[in-house]
Amino acid sequence: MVRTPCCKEEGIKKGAWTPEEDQKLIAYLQLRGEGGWRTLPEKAGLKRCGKSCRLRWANYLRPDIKRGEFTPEEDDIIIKLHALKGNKWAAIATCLAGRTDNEIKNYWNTNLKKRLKQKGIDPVSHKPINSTDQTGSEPKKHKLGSSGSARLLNRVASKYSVDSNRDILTGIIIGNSTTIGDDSQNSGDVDSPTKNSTSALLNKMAAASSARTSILINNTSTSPGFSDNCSFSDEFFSNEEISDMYMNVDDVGFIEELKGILSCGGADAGDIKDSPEVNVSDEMHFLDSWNEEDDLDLEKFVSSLDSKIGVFI
DNA sequence: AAGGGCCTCAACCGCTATAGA
DNA sequence: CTCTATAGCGGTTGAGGCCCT
Repeated sequence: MVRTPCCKEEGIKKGAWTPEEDQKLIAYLQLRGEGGWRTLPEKAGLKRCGKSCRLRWANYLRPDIKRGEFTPEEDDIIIKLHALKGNKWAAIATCLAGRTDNEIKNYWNTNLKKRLKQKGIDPVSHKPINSTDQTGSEPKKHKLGSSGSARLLNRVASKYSVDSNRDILTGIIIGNSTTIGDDSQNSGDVDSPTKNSTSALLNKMAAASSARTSILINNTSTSPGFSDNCSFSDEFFSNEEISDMYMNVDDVGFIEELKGILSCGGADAGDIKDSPEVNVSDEMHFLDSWNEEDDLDLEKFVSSLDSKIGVFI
């Protein structure tokens, strides 16, 4: 793409802003409102490029910006959202009133990342460092208290939140509507006739994950699925959360489909805590075989999962 | 007091996405 | 449909302050 460089013109000032420049920018924006950044500097009497003006306003001068130290609650939210979304600073910032993406990014890089490392937690995967070593294998634990469907959902989510396919999953989780089957990143095999059902599964899982995000944000201090040290626990979704998901999703048809996916053998969503475990040994065997894979490849996993759709769901 | 290293964070850079002509 | 301008994003840089020797 051919672009006109925005800051290469002669006479354009760079570097730290002076109080006088700030005043000019504030005065202009209070009068005219935001927008028209390209022509703003000339109109406002500033020798800056429009982009610089926009950033100065967005990151520093905007009246709704909250300044000062981050609270422990904000720390908690950032860590949890980072675990879900990765380095999507703008997306994280939308959940923290008055904080900018730049501020959160800086705070993460200078404080939170170090703090997690000191606690022995990998700031990328949000797993204990000694569990993300060279082997890439995860400890095998089978939570007997989970329903089979919840476990399947949890383990798929857990698996793909930490490896090279993280972007695909987190992209879906944060609400991008791109489907797995449509995603051009997923090799040239998009025409596979078996892809659609798995895509539907993963998309529904992702929609459920979006519902979970709202639960997380609204209830950060007690959100299950995360341990106290802010790393992911073995399970992303508790049965209680999955029940909550049904109450957070508007589309009745979707809820019915989601129930089918999560209920593992036909248990009612409302009764999911007591749902019987059906096909659990097959499912566990299938997932364990994937846990032993060194190369975690989503495309490969999807193909395998597809063949099991009728078995597990 | 000096100066070297480290840390923080505002600002910049390069890129993609999107809207509109 | 193509091209261009603009907005927005994430990664990186560097000035200035702080701390330690």
